[in-house]
Amino acid sequence: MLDLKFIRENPDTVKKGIESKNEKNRVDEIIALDTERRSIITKVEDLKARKNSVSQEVGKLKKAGQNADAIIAEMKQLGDDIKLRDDKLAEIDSSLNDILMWIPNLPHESVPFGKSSTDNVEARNWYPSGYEEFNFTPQDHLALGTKLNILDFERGAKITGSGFPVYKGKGATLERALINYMLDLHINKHGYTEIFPPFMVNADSMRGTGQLPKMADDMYTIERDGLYPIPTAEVPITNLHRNEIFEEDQLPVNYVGYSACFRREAGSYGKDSKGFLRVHQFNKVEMVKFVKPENSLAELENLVSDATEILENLKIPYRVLALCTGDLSFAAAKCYDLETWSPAENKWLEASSCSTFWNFQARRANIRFRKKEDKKLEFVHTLNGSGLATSRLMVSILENYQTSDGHIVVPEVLRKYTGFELI
RNA sequence: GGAGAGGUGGCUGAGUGGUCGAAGGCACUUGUCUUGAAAACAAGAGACCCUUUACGGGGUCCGUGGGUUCGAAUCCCACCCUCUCCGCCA
Repeated sequence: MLDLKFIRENPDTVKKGIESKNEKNRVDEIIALDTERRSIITKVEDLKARKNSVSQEVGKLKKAGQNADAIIAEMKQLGDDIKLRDDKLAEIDSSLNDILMWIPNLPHESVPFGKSSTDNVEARNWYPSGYEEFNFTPQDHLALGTKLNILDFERGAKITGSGFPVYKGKGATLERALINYMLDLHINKHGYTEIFPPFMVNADSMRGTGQLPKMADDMYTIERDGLYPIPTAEVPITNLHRNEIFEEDQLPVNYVGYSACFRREAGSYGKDSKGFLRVHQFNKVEMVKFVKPENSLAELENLVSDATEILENLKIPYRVLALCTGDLSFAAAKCYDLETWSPAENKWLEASSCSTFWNFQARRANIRFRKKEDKKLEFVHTLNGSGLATSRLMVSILENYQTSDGHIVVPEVLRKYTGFELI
């Protein structure tokens, strides 16, 4: 959520920022409502001040045994007047809030301007030393997984629906190994605290991180209980501190957590939908940071480096993309995507997204910290990054580690978790 | 699912219609005292919003949302959450 005062004082900056994200700017509408709102507030608070002081007089008069009927009658009318104006105010507040909840975060000034994903900027890429292309035609992950009997998309579709993969045998073990390896690295080497969150959250949490209201169609819902299966562990973990206040020296707080992720992927059938490329349930290890504003950008770089270390240890080629304004998500101020190489698809696949949300989520979720120097409260900055999503990573592992006879060599760092070296 | 108890400021805890943003205690900040610290004493200290160049002024907030009243932390209604017991259960 953007600061209403900031919008009021910098309407042009806000308009420009919103439009660079290809979103409709409703700034003029906001300002009109805000102006009306403030004029009502001024008036109604005047009336309330009068009501408060006169009501106290009534108390005194009654105590003194005097008659207050005339004033009481007048106050009754004043009360009705206040109620009318308060109702109007509540109406305006609610429409104003509705609009504000739909206003995206502004891109940071360092974000490259662009219309769509084709305008993203490749910051760097990485290949393991001695990397060579296959001297045979590589099979894709779906063919490999099916033949080796480690993935079963068909039965997943039977028991649940399409896009709900089943991992089997060594495939299941490999998946588990990957998750454990990533968690252990972030916990033991990078100093994150592990969180194992609930996989369902309430609507307040979804609003706090910005999934609601805009992404409602992309989420599963459990209407009867008012709950939502999480699309990412970002939601429960960031909301852990909703409506809370940190002391300055507690920051930064770094969490890492595994969760299954549930996404409806509405309207995306047909494109990239083969195998793991687009699924409704997948596994992800997510890093979440709560930091002081001045450290936001540096911490974003840390997030990227913590995530890419996994890929380098797995020896998988990757590239880092700086997302352009037009490709930035609703809540993000700045974002890097990490893409891993798929030799069979012959393209890069998004395996991680590392973002700073500036104070956008912190405002929505009301997460603040008390500054040491002047004891004032200020919103924290929140960041998160996948470290990483296993589905896309699994594609890259299977395809990059395949042998000419259709087997999979287990990446070295995972072997102590799998207990086997070959699938 | 059934029965009961309860939700008050950073914590604890009083308050059952009027001057209560809310006693007392703990913790906190500042000052006095002290070589320093502790203790003691004194003072101060909440969040959000509106308004003001500023000093300041005003409003809202006692789980949430409604209602009654001139006036609600206090009365009424609905909901949410926590705890205890019973039932069921991975």
